[in-house]
Amino acid sequence: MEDVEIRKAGLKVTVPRLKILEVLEKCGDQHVSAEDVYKILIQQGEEISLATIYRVLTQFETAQLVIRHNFEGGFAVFELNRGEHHDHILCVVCGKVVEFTDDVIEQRQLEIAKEMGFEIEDHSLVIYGRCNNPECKMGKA
Amino acid sequence: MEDVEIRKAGLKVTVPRLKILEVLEKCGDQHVSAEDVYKILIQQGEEISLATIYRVLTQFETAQLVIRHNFEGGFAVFELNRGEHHDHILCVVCGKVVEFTDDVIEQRQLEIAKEMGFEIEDHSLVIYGRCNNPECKMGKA
DNA sequence: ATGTATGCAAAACATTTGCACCTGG
DNA sequence: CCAGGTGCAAATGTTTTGCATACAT
Repeated sequence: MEDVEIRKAGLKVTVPRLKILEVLEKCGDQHVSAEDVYKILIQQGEEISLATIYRVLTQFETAQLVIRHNFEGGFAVFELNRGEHHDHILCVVCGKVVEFTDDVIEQRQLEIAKEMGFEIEDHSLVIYGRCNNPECKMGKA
Repeated sequence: MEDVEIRKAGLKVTVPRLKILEVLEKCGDQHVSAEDVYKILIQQGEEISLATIYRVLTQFETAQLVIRHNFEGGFAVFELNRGEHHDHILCVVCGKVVEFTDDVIEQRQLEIAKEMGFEIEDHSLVIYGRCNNPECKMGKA
């Protein structure tokens, strides 16, 4: 079923690519790093190299199949591109990520860009905070 | 004059720290990487090591003297913290950065966080686009 | 068959750290 | 004088790459 997505991207349908897509699908909203994908697959007994994961994720990004985020932390995380754009709010304590979109904000961004003489290509809004998990509400930074 | 800022941060006033602050001040709105600061100082004939720049920038960040951004590109950039929060709109072609704030957006973020059960600590909004420089308007991605 | 993909190991970056020496207060 | 700061070089962590082998079409 996901063979189509890969072929549409002009890539050969291979086991590593299918497995990586599977992991991303299973992870849903959760954002995973290349290392995460690697660990998950190794744990499942798959044979794959980290280099392949990086290569494939980059190809998927180019094909708009996945989105790469550079949140804080010095490493990139990926999520499946499910079509509609969304922003993120994430918990600085437990790392939980929630997606959202807001028409008011989207609209204002267009206006601001126009005022500044910019033509928007993309944007990234990340809100950092503490989620309502009791531990996170009070825990250390 | 900037001695005060450094002392307030509980740090000794040293030549490297003063020079780094100077560079950040001179750069104004422009965001610089650790490497940028290093190159600028070396070019000015200063003797300083990259390690010191990383150490000092991190200390300045802790002291809220500078702000660290993780835009796309795998490396961090820094800017002087001039007190008032602001967001960024940056040109994907020439790299120009313009700062802005928008009350409507700020307000909506608070509401969204509340809806999601989050207590906001910080947020980062970056709009990527092409600025009104003719080359950027049409140039390649 | 043949152009791509993959694995491995090495390289390339950005950033951090251990340690001996230097310096500001 | 002495805690703290700095330079250097080596270590780290993430991501990329060269090359020989393996695979999809």
